[in-house]
Amino acid sequence: MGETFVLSESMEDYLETILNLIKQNGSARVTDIARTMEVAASSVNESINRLSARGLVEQEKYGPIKLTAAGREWAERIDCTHQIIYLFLEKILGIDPETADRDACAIEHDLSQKSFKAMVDFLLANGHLTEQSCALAILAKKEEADGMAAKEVMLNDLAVGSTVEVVKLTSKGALKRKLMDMGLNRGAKIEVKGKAPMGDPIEVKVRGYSLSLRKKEAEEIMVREV
Amino acid sequence: MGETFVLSESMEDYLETILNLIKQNGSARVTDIARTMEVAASSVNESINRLSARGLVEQEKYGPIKLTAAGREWAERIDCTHQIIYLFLEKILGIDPETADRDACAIEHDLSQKSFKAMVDFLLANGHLTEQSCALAILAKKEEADGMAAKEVMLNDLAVGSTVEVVKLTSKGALKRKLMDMGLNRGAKIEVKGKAPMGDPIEVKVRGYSLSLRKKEAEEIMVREV
DNA sequence: GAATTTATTTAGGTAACCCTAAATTGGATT
DNA sequence: AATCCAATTTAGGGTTACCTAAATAAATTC
Repeated sequence: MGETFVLSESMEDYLETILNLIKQNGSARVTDIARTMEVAASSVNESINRLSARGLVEQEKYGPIKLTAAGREWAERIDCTHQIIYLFLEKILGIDPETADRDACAIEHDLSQKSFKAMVDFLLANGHLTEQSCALAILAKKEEADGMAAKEVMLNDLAVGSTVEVVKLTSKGALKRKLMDMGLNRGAKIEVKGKAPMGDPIEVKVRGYSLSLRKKEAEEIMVREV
Repeated sequence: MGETFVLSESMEDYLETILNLIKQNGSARVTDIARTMEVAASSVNESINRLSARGLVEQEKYGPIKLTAAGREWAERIDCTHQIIYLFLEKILGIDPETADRDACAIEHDLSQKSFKAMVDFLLANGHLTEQSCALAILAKKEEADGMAAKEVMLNDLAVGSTVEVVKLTSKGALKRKLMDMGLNRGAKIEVKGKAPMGDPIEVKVRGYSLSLRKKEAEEIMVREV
């Protein structure tokens, strides 16, 4: 296996961002990463090259960034640590969500395995984590459940009045960019307000805004009942 | 005056080491610092020059390093944070002393004031800190009092017309640098000139210059009324 | 007090991260 | 097919923070 022993905070942040983008949008492009992390695209490019040299990430020229198995594992570990710290701060110390998230972000790279486990135990003992297994397993289970719970359908297949949640955007390129810009990211709640006779266009409400989607666009949006 | 702004982790570590050496040996020399931090003497020299340029440290050529008032205050704040985290990890989470110290070292630079205070309260409530015996608690209280005097809020929460003072930048990396470059250092006076409908962007005046801040940026700036 | 050892500084590198500006490239539009 | 635009890469810089090696100053020892 890639005997990559240590990564800088920055590299870990990149991995984490990439993982989250893939989970949210199905892919992670240079520009997405740059926007999320608020750095220049050229900086992302450089960092991706470093991660790639370490075998944590793969990218064909001009293509999207993919995590290798090792990279994904690493990213998931960081993400899990993040979540546990977040929960600990919020549930045990009563810190507000925003601050808890910021602190989790800052600390996740440095916390020892021992302290991490102690936090998991503490959360378990106080009923804030309901499984007995380790936090990683809980998270894995949770994601599995998420995927199983409700069947995914295309937005244009819904009846008027449905309220759903975005699971994934299947489109690529400009269209996806456009949809993302409209706020149609993973987790966004959508209410179907109206449909024209042939199902084109579809009127929806997202985050308080009314949008009119072409059928072509709606087909690219995978959703599930909430 | 407190024309000291934000310091890198490394700089904070130097300050902390210097304070501890002075407490232990009565003085801090380049070599002592180099040994304690396990870096080359020339690296220490360089870092001392940077700290000196910031007015946190003083040194006559070939002489020992001394903390200025501002430097000592900063070092003591970090040290206090370190101790509280250490105690929290040891007493509450049951982490062994060595690991607790390592974690405290790593985390002390990043933990928010809120989480810090919550840890103090937690320790107090469980009898691991007594206000009279422990100087740490006093310091903690002092900071609490500071925080009470004028509540810290995010810049984007202010009404048009407010005049405030920067307390802290919560962002990291590029964004923080950008904000610093705009002159938004600790102590800088800011007047809120205008806000767009959704609070984005926000027009402010800093040191005579007009700036337009994105909401995202304004959220990273903690301020208090003056 | 001269020689030797130790401390400090200077000089010259390197690597990680970040930037802006200027090429490329690829997908969309026409 | 030619054009345009957005995304990506390359080129060229800058800062922080570390290093080794060599020069210089201070302290110690003989």
